Amino acid sequence: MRDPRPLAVNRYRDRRAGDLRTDDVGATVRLAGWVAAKRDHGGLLFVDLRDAGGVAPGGLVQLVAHPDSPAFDALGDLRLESVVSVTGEVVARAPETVNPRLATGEVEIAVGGVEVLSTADVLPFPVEADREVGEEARLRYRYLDLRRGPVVERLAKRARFAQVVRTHMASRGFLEVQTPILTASSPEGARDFLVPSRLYPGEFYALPQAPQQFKQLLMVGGVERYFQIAPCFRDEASRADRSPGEFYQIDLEMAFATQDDVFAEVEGLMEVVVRELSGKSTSTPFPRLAFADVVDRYGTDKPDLRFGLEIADVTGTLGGRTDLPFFVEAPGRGHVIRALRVPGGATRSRKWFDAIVDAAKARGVTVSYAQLDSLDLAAARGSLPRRLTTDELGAVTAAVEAVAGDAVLTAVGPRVAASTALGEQRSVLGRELGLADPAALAFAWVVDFPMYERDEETGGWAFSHNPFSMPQGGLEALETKDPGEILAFQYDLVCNGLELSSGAVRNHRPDVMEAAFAIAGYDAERIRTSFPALWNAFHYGPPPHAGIAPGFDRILMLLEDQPNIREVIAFPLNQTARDLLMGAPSAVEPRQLDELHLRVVAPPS
RNA sequence: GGUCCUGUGGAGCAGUUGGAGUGCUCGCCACCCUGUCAAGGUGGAGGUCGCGGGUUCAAAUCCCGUCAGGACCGCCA
Repeated sequence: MRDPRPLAVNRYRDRRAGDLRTDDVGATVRLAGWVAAKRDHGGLLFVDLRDAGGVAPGGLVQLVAHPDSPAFDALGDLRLESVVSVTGEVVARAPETVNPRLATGEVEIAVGGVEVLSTADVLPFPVEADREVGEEARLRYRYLDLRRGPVVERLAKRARFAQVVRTHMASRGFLEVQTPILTASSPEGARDFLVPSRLYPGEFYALPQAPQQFKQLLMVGGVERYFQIAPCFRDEASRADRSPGEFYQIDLEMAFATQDDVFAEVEGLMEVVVRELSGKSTSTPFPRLAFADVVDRYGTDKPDLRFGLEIADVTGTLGGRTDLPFFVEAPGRGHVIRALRVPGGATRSRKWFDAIVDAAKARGVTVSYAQLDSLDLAAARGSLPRRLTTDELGAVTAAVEAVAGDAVLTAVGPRVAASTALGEQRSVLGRELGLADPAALAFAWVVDFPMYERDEETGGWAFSHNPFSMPQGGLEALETKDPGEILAFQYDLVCNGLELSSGAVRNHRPDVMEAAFAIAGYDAERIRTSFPALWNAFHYGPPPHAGIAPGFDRILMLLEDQPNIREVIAFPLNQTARDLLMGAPSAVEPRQLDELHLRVVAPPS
């Protein structure tokens, strides 16, 4: 397959290295590229020439130089990754010297002339795709890492992804709007990146954490369907699936839309994306799971649904039925008893179970375990058989469908904590035992998030997620229900244990907003000063609207099976938010600080 | 803010119970080599075992601190 991209024919080259085939034999060609490998036989020199088509496999051609060629010494003296332009004749290789692993393997270039365009120092690491290199070196020399190929292939996928999104969203009538990068700081949510104003001493712009308010203002403005592959900036700590600093979301918002309308749009988009960009499969509609159920059954709000191994509730089975106060009192204290099967767990070590017990204890959950070497429950080992009768142990093993050779974990504690303790083990077991089908994409909607949760510090009610979400039941629910019972029209899209997206039906009514914020301890004046644009706009006929913002980088990570988000970003910051390549962040000239009316106060050492 | 893992010539690693800077693959330099394709052969250079302190007759190895990289908790409305 020849490279379809246009090629500028000029003094550097008239063909691409990877395009040459047997029907080019006899042609005189000029090629330009990097010295990817050199094999010097003394009386014969081979050079693999790689050009920009060569970051994808097959973009190499072998040059051969004989001692009588003026190129022999010039090429022989070059270090790997130097850049040359060569002229030569395309010649057919003898049958026994054909290289079937190379697309150009049936030909080679008998080099006549060479022009050295630039030279390379000794490389900090080998520029070869399948050689292990530490990530720190890769990021510090990202340009060399790019030459190795795989990252550029992922960037190509990223570009196609963006194109598929734009084409699809446009076809669905969404208007792509670019919202400001320099905007106002917002007191809620993540930490802002601030940009000092030179013209207004002491005042700051902020980089947007998301275009949340702008897209809602677009709805008020009559743009009924908006989308944008939007840069978002948050000054928060990173994770493997979360870039520090900046990332992109496929931000979208729809007027006169319900939760179901948003789901249908996103399912349609994801279907196209999966079909166009991955060899994986998925089916729509995605299952919808209530937040409370998901936490109970999987011990997390972003479950990997590619495998079962659900957490069972045995509160009714054990609570009050044994002599041990530990289990008797659990339901009375509002605690639950959960159980998880550990496939093959009979052979795990005491140490393995102890680590789980200790970790759970730290969050106020008591974990016990039973190892079932056989079907004889009386012979089961561990802390659980000591606390239960054989019948009770049988009820627990039946609830999780454990078989001989398995182990069972139970967790006693507050509802979310007990489930989470087992949910972490469920994830670990899924990974360790390879329970998840690597070719599957198990999308699901998690719905019915609680609107409020207790603030651990103040003891008051706080928004558990997005304060702009519409509470289910509207004003009446806010006025009559216990805040802890109120659900929001708030939803997450999850897939294979990753949270891909968060969205909501927005609260577009000032009266409902006022009531919703009042529960969290904010008065109308506070809303007006914190979100003046939205508050004002909502007094001039806002349409009901709903939206969502799937994470662009994170979806790409999923499609590309990458364990780390930096692998799908051209120039990522590292875990500690440093740019090892550019050296950012960095100190600036005193003159710049003066202009910005800033003075740096050194932190206490 | 916290927990854990890692740090050994340029790259990737190994280094046992504390016993000489020991080893492997690649790269680098020199030489040999006319059919290799991660060429091969011979020889050579290259190290403050991240850094500082401690324990010990003796530390890459054990302890404390610190720096750097990574995973996680908190955090991310």
